[in-house]
Amino acid sequence: MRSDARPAATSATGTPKAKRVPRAQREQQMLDAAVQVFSRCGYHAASMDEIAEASDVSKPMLYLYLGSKEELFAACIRREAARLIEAVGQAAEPGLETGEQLRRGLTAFFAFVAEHRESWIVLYQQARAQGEPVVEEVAAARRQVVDAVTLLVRRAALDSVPTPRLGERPDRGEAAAVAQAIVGAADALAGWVLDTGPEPPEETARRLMSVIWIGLEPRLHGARYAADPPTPDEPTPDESAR
Amino acid sequence: MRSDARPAATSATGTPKAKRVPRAQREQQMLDAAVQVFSRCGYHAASMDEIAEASDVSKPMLYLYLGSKEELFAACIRREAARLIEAVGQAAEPGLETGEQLRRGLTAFFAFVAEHRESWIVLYQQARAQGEPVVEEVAAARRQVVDAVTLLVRRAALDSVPTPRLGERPDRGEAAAVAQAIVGAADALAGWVLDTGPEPPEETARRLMSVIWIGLEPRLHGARYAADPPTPDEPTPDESAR
Amino acid sequence: MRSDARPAATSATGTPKAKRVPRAQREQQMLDAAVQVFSRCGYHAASMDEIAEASDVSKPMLYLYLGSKEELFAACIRREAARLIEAVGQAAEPGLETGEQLRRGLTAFFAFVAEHRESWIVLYQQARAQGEPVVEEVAAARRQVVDAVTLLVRRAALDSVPTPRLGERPDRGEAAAVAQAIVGAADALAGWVLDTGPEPPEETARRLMSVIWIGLEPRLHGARYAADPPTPDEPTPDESAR
Amino acid sequence: MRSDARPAATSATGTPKAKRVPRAQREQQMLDAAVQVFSRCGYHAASMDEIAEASDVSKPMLYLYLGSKEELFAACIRREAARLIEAVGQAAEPGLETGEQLRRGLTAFFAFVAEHRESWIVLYQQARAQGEPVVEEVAAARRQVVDAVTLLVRRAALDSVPTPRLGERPDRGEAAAVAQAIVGAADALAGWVLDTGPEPPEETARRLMSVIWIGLEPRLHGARYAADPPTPDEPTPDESAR
DNA sequence: GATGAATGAGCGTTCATTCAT
DNA sequence: GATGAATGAACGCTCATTCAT
Repeated sequence: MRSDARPAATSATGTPKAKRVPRAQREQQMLDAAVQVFSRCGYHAASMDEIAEASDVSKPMLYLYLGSKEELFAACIRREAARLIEAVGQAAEPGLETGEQLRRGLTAFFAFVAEHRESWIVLYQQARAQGEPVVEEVAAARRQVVDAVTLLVRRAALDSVPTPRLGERPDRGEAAAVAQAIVGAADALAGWVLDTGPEPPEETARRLMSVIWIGLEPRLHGARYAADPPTPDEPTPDESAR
Repeated sequence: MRSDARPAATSATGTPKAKRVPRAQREQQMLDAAVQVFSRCGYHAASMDEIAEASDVSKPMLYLYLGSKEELFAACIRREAARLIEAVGQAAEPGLETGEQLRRGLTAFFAFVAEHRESWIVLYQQARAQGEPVVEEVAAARRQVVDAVTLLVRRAALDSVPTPRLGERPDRGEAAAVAQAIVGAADALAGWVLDTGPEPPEETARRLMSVIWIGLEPRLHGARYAADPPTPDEPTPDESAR
Repeated sequence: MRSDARPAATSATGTPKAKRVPRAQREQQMLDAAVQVFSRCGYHAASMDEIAEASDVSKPMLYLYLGSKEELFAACIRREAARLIEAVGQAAEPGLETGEQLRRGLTAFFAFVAEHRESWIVLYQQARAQGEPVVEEVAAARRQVVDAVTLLVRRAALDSVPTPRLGERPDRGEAAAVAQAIVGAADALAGWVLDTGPEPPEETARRLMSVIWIGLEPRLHGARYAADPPTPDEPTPDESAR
Repeated sequence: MRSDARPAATSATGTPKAKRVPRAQREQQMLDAAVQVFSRCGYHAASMDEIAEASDVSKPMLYLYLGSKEELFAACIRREAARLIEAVGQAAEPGLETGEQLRRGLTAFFAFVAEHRESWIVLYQQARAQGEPVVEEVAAARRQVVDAVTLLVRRAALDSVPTPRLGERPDRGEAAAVAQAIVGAADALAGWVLDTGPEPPEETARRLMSVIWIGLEPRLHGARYAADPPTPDEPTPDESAR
């Protein structure tokens, strides 16, 4: 149960009990362990004892370096959120065509989730059920992503998506709604893949793009979903499908 | 609400305290309070003391009727999930056209979330951060919804969406992915509306339909999102996969 | 070690494990034990576990009834200070002649200390080394005593002790100084008796009165201690001795 | 203070940090810091970390030189008690007249307290709330002072204060009681001056002498405080003893 | 049926103390 | 000689849970 087969990638010392490790490294060690435990048990059910043991350090070290359980959790959230955003941002090069940018971002996202299962679980499932200080941290990270997607959507739409009406909150426009839907769908698919077994991230990204992008483009040319066919003065969506 | 006809043998006390309430009603009272408290504090941070006080019953009653904190939480989840599914199922009458069925289901969903804010928060945010027994409960409810949507998608697609290949897990087909995306998008929009202020559920449903349904129908006639073929000067996605 | 021979004076139930005791009684039980432990170990060294065990209740009860370690300590201080002041105040009937009033007060004080050894130790030794909230409590009690003595001194002095000069702080007058000295001397004698073995409180009071009162009366007729005999215009104390 | 003559073999580092300080000096440094911290926080609340930091040495040094927290505290007590006794003893030159000797000792005492506020607080307030080993140290110092005062008192009394009866403990005689009262009164006045603002030590000493010495001298000629004889209409104290 | 009284168990946190360098 | 790194052991406090009335 203790310090299982982590292959000691960085410092290949053969010593079974790594002692006297410099601070920065120990901190990462602790964060690694904390993410593992938090993702498995959630914030409250995780005990500092367990995290300390998983980190292979004593509890006082944990407190000396990370301050408190809440700060430790926040540090996990911050690190993992930064990693996720970094990975996605890296992939979505600004020079690309809009759709391609989104597709690559999504691919990077699904790849990240597959590779960092625990990070994702902590961010998406555990961090949202906490008290204010932490939940705001993760909400901010999510907002950052949603805002980026909103920009993409708006850019893709050129001028065809109506500019927010005067006085309307900027986060309430149609583009924002679409971005929220996209991000939410991505979240759900990420969880779905985690549950049902792996598939190439490109495949998952394609699946999502097939739903949203094909649907997005017609809208950009004015298509709207109309509840009831009886309204004849609105063009049927079918017409604008390409 | 039901007047208890038992002769007031012991109720001759002048205390205005409502006593001798039938069990079923008491249970609902407790569940109501529990949902309130759980949604506000989360599972762990909520204390049985607080719930008992909010229920206006003593703690031993709570335990007598609901068994334990975990069972109480599960009961909350079960009741709220049932209510949600009931509401959505009610709205999506089987006789309707597929798209309309989905639209009405979504509308009912957004209406439910607006009206039962706490139920939704417990189901969507709190219940997912728990240990196995409870999380499975809510996962089952979600699966039920996703399956229904999957059926809709598949029906809408007629034959154009490829039937799951033989031996393929039924939850891995394209229709299932689309359903997951839809449900995830709906979740996200529900949270978005909760955060940014109310709007008519029909409007939110329309927003989502505009994204997914307009996109879905072309696919039903064979459209697929292809990353590169249209842009031959673009590198294959494989290269950028990480 | 547990629940030793406390003779169950109040409720002579023969049950060896007194259960289901009404709250008020339990609270006194806890305070009794806490005073014992605090007097033996001091505030910090005393552990709530130890106090709980000495009270013959579990720790949660301690917290439920008394709130926190600090509040518990404060409650001890308050109760014991009140008892002490009550005892002394009772003895020093206002109608008596001034000197007699003081003598009776001192007698009651020494009797109290002899009878409530622990209370006294907590008040005098332990409570003064704490952080602000508690130290102020005990300081206030002491001030109350000193003020009473100051009044006595001033009354005894009639007008012969100079009224505080204009603008002088009321607690800086000569009478206040004398009162402080008296109380300090009483404290010291109380400790001395505790250390060296009991003697009748009347005897200890007489000892102190012999020092201060005989000295006080000449002063009341103008005697002052002069450092150097060379000042011939001030009467030698000897003259005013009666 | 003693310059260490060892050749500066390793001290060739250009660091401005004061290194290679001789042991004796370092020790004083630590004691200084410790007294500061102990007087501010009390024994338990003071942490070795804080003391080490205030001493500008590392914690292992602290332990190497002073052994343990308790030993460190005891060392503080010892040093400060020695300083106090030295100061008082210096002032009370044996050649002087008895009263003058006492007056000068008291003056020195009040001067010391004013000048070494922290030392006094540690000795008088903090050290008394500890467990056995330390409390004995400070009790011994106090005993030394009391004994000196007892001698003074006895000397002043010539033969008029009855010599301890045969077999009586030497610390139980009337002279001892008087000495205790004097020291206790001095303690109280010291605290009083600390609380209410400074005044010349001579003034405080005069105040105390006015109370005790004027009263003492009549006693030396046989005066005793008698509770009732002078007032025949007053009940005997015995009756009111509780 | 209903509840005030009571607790076992465990968690977050800190501190005096000591290696290994 | 001097120190950053590390820990065993408690302590204050709380909570889900259950008697005894």
